Amino acid sequence: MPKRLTKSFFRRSVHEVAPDLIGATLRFDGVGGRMVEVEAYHHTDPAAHSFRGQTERNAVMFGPPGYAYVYRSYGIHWCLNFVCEPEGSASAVLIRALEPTAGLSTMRRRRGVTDPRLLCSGPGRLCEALRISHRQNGFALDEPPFELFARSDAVEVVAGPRIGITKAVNEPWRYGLKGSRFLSKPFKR
DNA sequence: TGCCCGATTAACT
DNA sequence: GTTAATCGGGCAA
Repeated sequence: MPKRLTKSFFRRSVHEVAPDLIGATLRFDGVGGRMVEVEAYHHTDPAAHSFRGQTERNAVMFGPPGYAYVYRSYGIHWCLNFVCEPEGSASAVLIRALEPTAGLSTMRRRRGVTDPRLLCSGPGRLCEALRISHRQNGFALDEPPFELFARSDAVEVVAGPRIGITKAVNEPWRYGLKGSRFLSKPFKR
């Protein structure tokens, strides 16, 4: 049985935590899969929500590591982040894609599609598949209904520029599982 | 108060 | 390839 991720896992910089999440498992209420794509947002990064300081929306980012920060994207979708160290600095990792492994039929019903590649390949898609919304903002990642498990096998992690941002566009802070068919977009080789 | 725009997605052409 | 959907945050006035 893989090791559970506890809050200590997140007491590191996003630039260490983000690549370590590739291949790890995320489940919410038993539904989820293997994380194959994430992005790091450091508090010194102009693209981070926390860059301009604390607001009502991003308050969780300014709290302790090991909690979920969920925000509304484009007024339509939800996006899930894991808050990291150092506490109070407001850095987090955006979870962008899963390889679905648990609760596939539930995901298909919620998403309205059957292709497994379309269930969790994108930050908004995976939140719909796992039914994560603003209600989960501030939830602890090491307590139910969240379940996180460390990867149990060696993986090859690739890095590249982040997606959908207009600031710090060239920083290679998007991480993915090499060769995965479940990425939201391929990595340039 | 008003305006612009975004860590997206699906449905177009 | 382009664009509508949809709404709160952030900032100018």
